[in-house]
Amino acid sequence: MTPEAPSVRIRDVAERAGMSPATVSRVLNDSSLVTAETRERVMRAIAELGYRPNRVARNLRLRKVEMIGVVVSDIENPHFTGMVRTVEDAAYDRGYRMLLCNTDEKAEKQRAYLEMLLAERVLGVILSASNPAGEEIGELLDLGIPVVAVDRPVKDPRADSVTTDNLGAGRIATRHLLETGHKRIALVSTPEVVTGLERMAGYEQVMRSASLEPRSAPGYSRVEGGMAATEQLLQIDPPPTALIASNNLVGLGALRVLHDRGLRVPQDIALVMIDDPFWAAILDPPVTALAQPVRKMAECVVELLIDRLSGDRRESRHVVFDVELRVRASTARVD
Amino acid sequence: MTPEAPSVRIRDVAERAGMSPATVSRVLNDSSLVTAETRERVMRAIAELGYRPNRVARNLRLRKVEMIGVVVSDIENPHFTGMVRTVEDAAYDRGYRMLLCNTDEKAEKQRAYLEMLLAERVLGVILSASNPAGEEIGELLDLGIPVVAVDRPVKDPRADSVTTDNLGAGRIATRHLLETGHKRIALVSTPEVVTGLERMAGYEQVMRSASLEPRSAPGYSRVEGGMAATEQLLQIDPPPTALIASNNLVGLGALRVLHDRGLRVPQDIALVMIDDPFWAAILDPPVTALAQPVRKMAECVVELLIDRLSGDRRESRHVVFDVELRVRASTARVD
DNA sequence: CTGAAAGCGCTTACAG
DNA sequence: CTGAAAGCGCTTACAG
Repeated sequence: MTPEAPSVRIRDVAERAGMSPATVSRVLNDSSLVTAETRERVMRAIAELGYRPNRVARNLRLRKVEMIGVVVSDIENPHFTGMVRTVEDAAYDRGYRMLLCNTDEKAEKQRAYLEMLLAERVLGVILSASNPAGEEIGELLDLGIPVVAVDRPVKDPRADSVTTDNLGAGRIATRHLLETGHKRIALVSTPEVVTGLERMAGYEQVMRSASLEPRSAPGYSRVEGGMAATEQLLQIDPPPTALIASNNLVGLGALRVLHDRGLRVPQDIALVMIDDPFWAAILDPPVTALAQPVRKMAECVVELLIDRLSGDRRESRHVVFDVELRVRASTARVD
Repeated sequence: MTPEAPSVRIRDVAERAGMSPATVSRVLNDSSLVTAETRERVMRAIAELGYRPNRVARNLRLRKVEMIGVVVSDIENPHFTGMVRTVEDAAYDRGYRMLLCNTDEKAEKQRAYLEMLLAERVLGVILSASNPAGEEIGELLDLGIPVVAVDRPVKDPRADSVTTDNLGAGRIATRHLLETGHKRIALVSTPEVVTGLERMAGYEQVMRSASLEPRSAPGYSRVEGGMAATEQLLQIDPPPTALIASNNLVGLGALRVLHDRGLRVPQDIALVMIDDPFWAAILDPPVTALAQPVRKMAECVVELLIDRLSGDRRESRHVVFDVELRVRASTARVD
C-alpha cells in the first residue's frame, strides 16, 4: 500500500490528456458534445492514471445522492430480511444504492439514523418505525425527502405507508383456533410494537365475542422472549390448549418450549403464528401461519418511493395488504 | 411539502446569528474556542432556521466518509444476516454507518457495488466475495481503502480475511455419519462458491479414505436448489442412507423433499447440515449441524477493519475459525 | 466541440 | 475568541 494514496483528481486527468477538467467531466458523463478522438485521449489518460471519480464531490455539486435509506428495527427478523432484500433488488435496478440501518427497536437509534440520512441528503427513506412519532420524520419531509413507512405507520400524515391488516390477522388466527374446537386460547404477544398491539386487539375482540377470556404474555419480538412468555402461559390453570404467536420469532420460541416440556403439538397444544417465514412449513410440526405478502409489500414500497421521486405526487398513499391463512399440522383437529 | 425546500446553509445561519460561517462551523464541531454566548446565539439561529448540516459537503471537505461498505452475496441467508447484524452493531457504536450491498452471487453486481463504494470513498469494505479475483478489490486497496474478506478469501494478498475451516467441516460431517454407521453418504453441494468446494473436498477425502464412493449433486445455495439436488440423489440405486447439506438453505430444501417423499429422518435417511441457523434445532426432526461462530467471526472482522483504520498495520491477517458439531436427532443411530 | 469560471456547502490554517 | 480566504473534487451555464 502506498503511504498516502494521493488520490488522482479530474484535474490530473485533464492535464495528462491536454484538456480541461470540463471536457474530462463531459467524457465521464457521456455528454454527446465531445469528439471521438477527445474521448479517446481522455479515456487513455484515465486508464494511465488509474483515475476514479470521487462521487462525494459529484454528489455535492449535483446536490443529490443516488442513495436511499432503509431503516428497519431488526434485520435478523426474516420478515424484514425479505423486505430488505426485495427493496435492494428494486433499488439496484434503478441505480440507487441502499444505506441499511438497524434500529434494534430503539427510538434513540432511529433518531440517530434518520438524522444521518437527513444529513447525507439521501433521495428517500423507507422506514419501519421504532418510534412512529419521531420528529426526524417530519424533518426529512420538510427537506423534501420522501418517507415511506412500512409494516408500521408513522404519525406524520405526509408519509406514505404500506402495512398489513394486523387486526385482521389477530382475528383470523383466533377464529381458526375456535373453529378447530379450542376455547382456552392464549397469545404470545409483541406489545412493544403497534403491529403487535393490533394483532392482540384482533385476538381479544374475537375472544370476547365468543365470551372467552383473553390471556396473553409479552414475547417482545425475540425467540427468548417467546420462550419466557410461553413458560408463563403454560402456568395458567387450566393451561391453554392453543397458542397464537404474534410473530415468527416468538413463535419459534414458543415451539421450542413446547418441545422442551415434552408437549405434543397439536395433540397437547395447538400453535398458530403470525408471519410465515420460509422455515415454518418444515418445523416440527409444520406450523399453521398467517402469511404477509412480504414481496408484494416491498415492491409496493419501492413503487411509492419511486413515484414520489420522479413525479410530483402531492397526496400521501396508504396501502394495506391482507394476510393469508396457511393451515398446517400444528393446528390439525384432534379428535 | 414546500415546492423546493430551499436548503438552509451554514451561511444563512451565520447571517442570522451575526457571525461568520467559520464560527458556526466551530460551534457545530464542538470546538472549544468559542464563547458560551456565541454558542448560544448560533444555536438559536440554527433552531430558528431549522438548519441541518449537509454531510456531503463536510465529507468532501474532510475527504472522508464515516461509512463502511458491507458486501454479501445473499442477505437472506441467515448466515450472512447474522454477520451483517453484528457488523452493524459494532460499526454503529463506533460512529460508522453501513452501506449494505447484496450481490446475489453475481460477479457483475459485485463489481458495480465495489466501484460505487470506491467512488463514495468509504472508509473500509467488508466483503464476502462472489468473485474473489475481482479487480476492483485491488483498486480499493490501491486507494488505501482496507478490505476484509469474510467467509471467503479473496485473491489480493493485501486484504485481511476471516474464514471458517470448511475443509474440516466437510470432514467432520462425513466422519460423524461414518461413525453413526452410514456408508452410502451423499452430498448436496454448493459448488458455485469456494466454501462449498472446500466442504466438498473434505467430504470426498474422508469418503475416499474409507474406500467409499463420493456422490454429490449441486444445490446452488438455495432452498429450491437443495430440493432439486436431493431429488436427484434419491434416484441413485441403491439410494443414500445419509445426506450432508453443504449449507443451511440447501439443507432446508433437502429436508423438505425428504418430508414430501414420506421418508423418515433419521430412520430412512440421516441428515447433517453445515451451518446452524437459529431454527435448525426446532426442525422436524432437529437437525445435526456444524455451527460456525458467526458472531465471533463478525466481531473479528470489525476488529481487523478498525485496526487498519486507526493504526497502520501493514501486514495482512488471516484468521480461520473452527466449526462445532452439534449432534441432534437427524443423525441419531438407528438400530 | 471546448475552456474559464463559478459554485455546491462545508472546514481550517492563518491572521488578528 | 473570531473572520476572510482558500480549497475539498466535481459539473455546467456561458462564451467562444
